[in-house]
Amino acid sequence: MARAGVTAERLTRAAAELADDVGFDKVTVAALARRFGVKEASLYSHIKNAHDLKTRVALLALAELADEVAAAVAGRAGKDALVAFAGAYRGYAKRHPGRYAAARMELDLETALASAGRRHADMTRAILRAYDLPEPDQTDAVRMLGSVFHGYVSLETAGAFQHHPRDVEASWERTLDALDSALRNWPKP
Amino acid sequence: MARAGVTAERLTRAAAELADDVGFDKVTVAALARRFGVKEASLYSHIKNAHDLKTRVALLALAELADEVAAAVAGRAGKDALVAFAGAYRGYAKRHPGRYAAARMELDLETALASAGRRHADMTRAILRAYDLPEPDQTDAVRMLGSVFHGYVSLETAGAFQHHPRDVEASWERTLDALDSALRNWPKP
DNA sequence: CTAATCTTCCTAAGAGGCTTAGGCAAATAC
DNA sequence: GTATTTGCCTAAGCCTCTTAGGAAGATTAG
Repeated sequence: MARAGVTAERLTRAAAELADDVGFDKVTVAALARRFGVKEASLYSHIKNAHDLKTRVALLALAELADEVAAAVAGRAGKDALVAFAGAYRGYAKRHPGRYAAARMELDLETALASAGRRHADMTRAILRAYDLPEPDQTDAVRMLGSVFHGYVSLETAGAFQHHPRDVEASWERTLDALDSALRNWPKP
Repeated sequence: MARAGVTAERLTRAAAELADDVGFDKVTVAALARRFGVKEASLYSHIKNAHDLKTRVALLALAELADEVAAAVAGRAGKDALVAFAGAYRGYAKRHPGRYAAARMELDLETALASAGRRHADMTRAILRAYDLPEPDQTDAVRMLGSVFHGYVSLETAGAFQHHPRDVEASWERTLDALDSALRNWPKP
């Protein structure tokens, strides 16, 4: 029988596209097999199981997101860097909702450590350099920024901001202004 | 055959408990039927389908969460109210991770409007009263607060803060300090 | 009280999804 | 050119969701 040229990489990329098309939760071994024109069982030569497949998509998304954010913040500092980071983050999530959902998947500790998750934290720290926060305040600020970015994007994606006419883009900009202000006036304990 | 006394309410409550026990994504018609000692098909007299069941859990969680938050902020204002709100919100999410995941489920517009989602936005607005923000800044602040609360709880639940020794509770308190500061010094456009 | 009418639960059955076992053929190694 | 590895297949089992149709308990009307 002629071979279809399936590889783990191609499966992962196709799964990522599928996720963006129809939602991460609808990424299924069966759907992927159909897309490649092979039987479901054949995929198990390349991936361990369905969870493994999803994890691969998550790692792909984390790496892509880290790349885009890194490119966006390069050569910027302070509020400039903050805005660039936030814009790249939110832009990726909007362009790739399925991949973004994958990136937010719960990874086991080992996988998470080996992933680009570390790069994300490092880049957030880099942004904070200009605000000159000592530890542990810097870590607290990293957590706060991550929370706002992820929270805003999640709520926006879930449609939580649709019930009010205020422009979502404008709220986002003002939120970044407020974050910048909070970082410049970081409270003493 | 003796009747098991299944009702939509009892199913919903049991599903909520199941969600907290084993995760919202593992709430399944089959598991619920087992818990009630009836056949799966029997549940379809009470719920429309699996999605309907999950929606009911989401609405239950939203209502419970709104109740707890309302009780916590009653009689408080300013930073006091902010801390109480945030504490109630995060406390509920930690005590009821499955219900909380349900509350974050994507609801169709109609369901969302009929749900306690509105109460949440209203209470957030109530907290902001003491900070005296004009519109549309108030809406922007509502969105920012919602993002931080949801984002922090989501990342914490997903284990994203486990890779650093800094106490998660302490970061949370400092984040609230920073939010209070951001609200008091809300930037002019 | 009885009969008609829900309502709840059942059996049966089909559609998908996930996964393993075992086999044949294509590609690669020696 | 043979031997081994790799990629894909068939077959089969398990789980979940859902619908259809039927029987027995519960409720209501007369």
